[in-house]
Amino acid sequence: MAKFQAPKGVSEYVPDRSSHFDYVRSTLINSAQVAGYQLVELPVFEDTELFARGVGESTDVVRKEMYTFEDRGGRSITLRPEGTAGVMRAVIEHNLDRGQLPVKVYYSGAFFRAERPQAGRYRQFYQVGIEAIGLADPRIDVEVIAVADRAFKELGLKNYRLEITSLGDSATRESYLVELRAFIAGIEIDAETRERANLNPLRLFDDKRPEIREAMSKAPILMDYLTPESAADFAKVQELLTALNIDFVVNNRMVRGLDYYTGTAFEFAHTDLGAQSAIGGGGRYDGLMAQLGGQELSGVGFGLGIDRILLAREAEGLLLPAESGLDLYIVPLGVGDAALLLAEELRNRGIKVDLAFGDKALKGGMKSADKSGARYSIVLGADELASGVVHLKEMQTGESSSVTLGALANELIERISNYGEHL
RNA sequence: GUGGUCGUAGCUCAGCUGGUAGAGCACUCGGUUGUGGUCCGAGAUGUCGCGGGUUCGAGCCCCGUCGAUCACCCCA
Repeated sequence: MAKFQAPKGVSEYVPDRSSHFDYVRSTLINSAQVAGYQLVELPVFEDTELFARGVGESTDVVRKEMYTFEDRGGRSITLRPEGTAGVMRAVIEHNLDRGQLPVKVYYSGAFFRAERPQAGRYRQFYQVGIEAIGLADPRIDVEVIAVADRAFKELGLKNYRLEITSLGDSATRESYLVELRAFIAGIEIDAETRERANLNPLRLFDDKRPEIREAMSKAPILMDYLTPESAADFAKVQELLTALNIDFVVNNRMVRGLDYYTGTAFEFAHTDLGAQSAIGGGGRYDGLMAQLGGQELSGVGFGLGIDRILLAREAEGLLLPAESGLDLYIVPLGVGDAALLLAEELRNRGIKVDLAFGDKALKGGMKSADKSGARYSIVLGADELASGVVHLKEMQTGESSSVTLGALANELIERISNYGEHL
């Protein structure tokens, strides 16, 4: 029989890598939680129309990357390609925007895009994101950026940079796009590129081909068209980022892939990742709520790619061997039942315990204890059960001391807490 | 979706101009009475990604396919 394989392009994590994945995810989530963001756990599939309208019909995501299918009731369903649209839907549906503003939520989970896979770009991938809805204030833009930056710093990342820009309000963008389209009409580009430009002229700023870059170097810049209000907001963002010691560069030709962005937009790019360098991105989306049938509320948020952050940490040599965190390993000699009962008793007291199963010789059992990474080990055999005394051995030093079985739990708990204080 | 590279034991890889597979690490057991990490010895493990073809004979050549990877489009 042919072996089953995971579907093409999905990312999945098994030991020992899974522990690194878990660490990245929990660090990102923690950074959101300390800033007062609360969990939303949302479905991975939604009405197709939600993404078509929310993400934007002109985007590649909607045009060719969505996993769309018909469910048994004939509804068109799509696996979520990003998080913001679903959050907006939930906020509107559950009237979260009727209370105190801003609504601050975070989410974490799998997302789906039907692209040609490569390292750092998967068909099922993982993101942690936050959204702050209902406050049009550059300070909240900065808070959102700071949540991401704090997480990256906690994760030990150094080789990344924050790029920011302002996309202006929708009126500004409209008038600017007229200018840009006029400019593009006057340069020489191939038919396919022109078609892309017709869909979204901003895309040409992102093109990697030198001749296109050269042609676009003389293009009008959106930043020059900002209203005084937008310009002031953008200046405030920069001022506060500086005050927070968050390094950034202004990239006035940055393009975001989703249509809903307005005002502040940002991207975190890692320098050691090749073409898939963005480890996170986000910005302000002031028209989105209304566009999805909610009230006129502004919003700002980001999505951070767990898979790519993990690759970035790996590239920076930050993936140290995982520690098991085990406190005790039990090596049974012919008394498997008693060993399991003891292990469970200790586990119920909150001690992290593993044990050898099956008939192992003492030497093999001790090898297992060694490999388990546990701080202590005991051998449990007929002698110990008869005398009620075990030798508690500290694996690193090799020292052992006699402890009665009855006192073992308390002894371990005391040693563990002392150990913690000396760290 | 377009183009390039790659696919050999659990992992990292070797395999000369085609003659039916190897190393290191890891794993299991042992080095005589109940204590691991070093050392020594022994052992198990692969339909050489999958399917066709050429050939007396293919891991090595050809075609297809699946997957990974790199770049593009695009993006987390």
